[in-house]
Amino acid sequence: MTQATFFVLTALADQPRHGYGILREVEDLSGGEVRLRVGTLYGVLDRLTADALIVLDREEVQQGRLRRYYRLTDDGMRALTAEAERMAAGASAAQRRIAEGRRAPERPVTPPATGPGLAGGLA
Amino acid sequence: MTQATFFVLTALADQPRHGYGILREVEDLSGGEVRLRVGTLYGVLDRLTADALIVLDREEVQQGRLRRYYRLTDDGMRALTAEAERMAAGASAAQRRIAEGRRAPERPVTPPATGPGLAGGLA
DNA sequence: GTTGAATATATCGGCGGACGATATATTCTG
DNA sequence: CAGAATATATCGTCCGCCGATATATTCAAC
Repeated sequence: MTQATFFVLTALADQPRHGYGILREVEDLSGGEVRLRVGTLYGVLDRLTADALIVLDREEVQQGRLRRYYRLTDDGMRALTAEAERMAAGASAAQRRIAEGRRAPERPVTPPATGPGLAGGLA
Repeated sequence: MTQATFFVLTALADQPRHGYGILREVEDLSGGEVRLRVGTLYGVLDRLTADALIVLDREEVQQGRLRRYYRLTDDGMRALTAEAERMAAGASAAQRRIAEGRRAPERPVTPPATGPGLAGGLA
């Protein structure tokens, strides 16, 4: 799942929203870091609809402007949940490894075999 | 940053590895879920090298087979750290919103205006 | 009263990145 | 001797993101 797709699903996770509302919501919940372009948005919306992860909830005409509201399906909610878990797992895996890498020169507790050959290196 | 790029950086976070080793390491640390194709790998490696997030650490000939080891640069470490933070933030934002959406019908503590219209629910 | 920003939709072409296929070479196992 | 595993590399295709562009309405400014 791409970043754009993930953020669109996230924006729809709590309530149905219309396209432009998703744009602002994504910008908001990412702390202003992620700004979806309209071209990206409607592509994502079409693909998610085709995959049945979202559906058209309703259409409203607010002050002469059409608002097309989309809503997560059960599949969409499941997909988002799974993706969030995968991301969390990936993030902590990375953070763990970063910590391990930094610790390397300390030679903590368990030497692999018995130290002597290591001097030669790549040999 | 793409998924493939993120996992390559993560695989290199604790120690230098060669291409094929990265392939197995990524599969390993993702619990078998992510399998990089060689076409993807070398593309990523070239791009990361061009961006100076990794460098060629050394070349070894092990049993007649060339091994080309790559290593994270300081920039690469910073980029990975930042990306991991962004992913963790994104994941918890999604999980928070999922919880909010699910909690909606419970009407917890603070009603927005005064509750009467809510009975309609999702209608 | 017209101009410009915000709101709201939609399409299209370019470009970059992931992937599948393919190729080469060595070592190990059967 | 054949096939799997190890290890490198390239190429074409397809898909997704982005920038540009278009249309239409409302509201604030001048």
